[in-house]
Amino acid sequence: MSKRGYHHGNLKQALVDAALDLITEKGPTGFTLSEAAKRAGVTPAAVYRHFEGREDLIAEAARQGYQIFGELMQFAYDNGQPSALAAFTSTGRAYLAFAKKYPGHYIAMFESGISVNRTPDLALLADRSRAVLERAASDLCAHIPIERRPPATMFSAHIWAMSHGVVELFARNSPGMQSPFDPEDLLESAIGVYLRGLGLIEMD
Amino acid sequence: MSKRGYHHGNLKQALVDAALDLITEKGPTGFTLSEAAKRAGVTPAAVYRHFEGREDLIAEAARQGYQIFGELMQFAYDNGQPSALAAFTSTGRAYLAFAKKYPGHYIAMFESGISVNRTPDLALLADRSRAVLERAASDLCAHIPIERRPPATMFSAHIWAMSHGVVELFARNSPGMQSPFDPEDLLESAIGVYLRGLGLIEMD
DNA sequence: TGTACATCAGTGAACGCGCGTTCACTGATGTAC
DNA sequence: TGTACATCAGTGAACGCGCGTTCACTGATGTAC
Repeated sequence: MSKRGYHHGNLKQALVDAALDLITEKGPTGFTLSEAAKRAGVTPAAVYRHFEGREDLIAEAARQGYQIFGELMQFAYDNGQPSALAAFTSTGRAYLAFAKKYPGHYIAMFESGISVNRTPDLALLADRSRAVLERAASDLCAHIPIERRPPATMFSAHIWAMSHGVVELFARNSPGMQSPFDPEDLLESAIGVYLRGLGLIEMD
Repeated sequence: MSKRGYHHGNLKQALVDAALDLITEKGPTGFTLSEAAKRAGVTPAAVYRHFEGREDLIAEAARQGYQIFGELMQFAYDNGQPSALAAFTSTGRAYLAFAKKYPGHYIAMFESGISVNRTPDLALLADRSRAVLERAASDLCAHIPIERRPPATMFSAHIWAMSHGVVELFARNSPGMQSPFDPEDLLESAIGVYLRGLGLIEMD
């Protein structure tokens, strides 16, 4: 695959990977174009053959993140079908799993400050992944008597906020904020309580 | 108060305020010691009369944030007493209110990457504010039959995560992630559902 | 198969910039007598 | 009240650094004939 001569062979992806590693290690602040180039074994100037600049490189990392994220969410959703409940909880777990397995992507997506509307491509992918969770929420809503059924988008926003909060506060080694619970349990139990509150699972 | 001569009079606080403004405007990344000094009308070198350096200045901003935060939370808690439920929901609202009213402090506290264990002073204040929420949760727990009562720390962690998630995703003008709901409603309704799930308020 | 040439994907030197930090300094303030 | 002196809180020049970006270049690759 890698020719390893004067021509790199796959520099573009190598740069994205280096960027992801750097972001994972040092946060979005710590990432510099120059160091990403160095890690890929290349001069900083070479980056400009593949990206417009620093921002563009981060945006590509985020794009790939949304791609993977969307696929994982979709897979989890499909996997829980035909049970609306199983599909939903599976999707919730996928959220956390993604954040843990792809921290660089996660940070590029949610903490780097790049806007999801930077390119239509990015916006589309972001929307697609959000749609999966919304779909799962919507399916579940159908099981709630219509007179006290919440809007699916609100339901979905609640879960997204919950998941994001758990990731930020407890899944990353946040500034001294670790709790005695592990993130999976925390999210699982929170969602459990929430679903009970909607009358979607039994009060035991 | 401000003498406005060669001697500033209240430079230390002026620097903190400038830092907070900068952080609010440009995020923790955008903050530079030099620009904070400039805004305070002073040479960068003057900063070193009052702080050990850049990090130390951010830490002081965070410290003041935790101070205010703790007081607001405590006030909200007291205000809801003697009803455990009122105290709790009041505390939850105070969280969001703080994030909106003091965005610079909030960012310095939770997004700047400075550790809460940087100084004992900071750790104490952070712990104190966390204790308020935990106390509110604990009070409420007492109303739950013991056999299905969750640990108060977990309960509290759920609410903290929820609140933080709402702030990060929907209260700040996050990268294109705005929802059709406003943050207050979102948090209020989420907590409502959650409390129903715990059997703390009636299923209507 | 061999040669000429176009295109591609890198190099390396240079740039201007703002950063955090240091240093010797000096003007302003407070205090002792 | 006035003077001498210590201390405090700033200045301004300088530093070394790494950054993002540009540019003319060149080595490697692909293609036409």
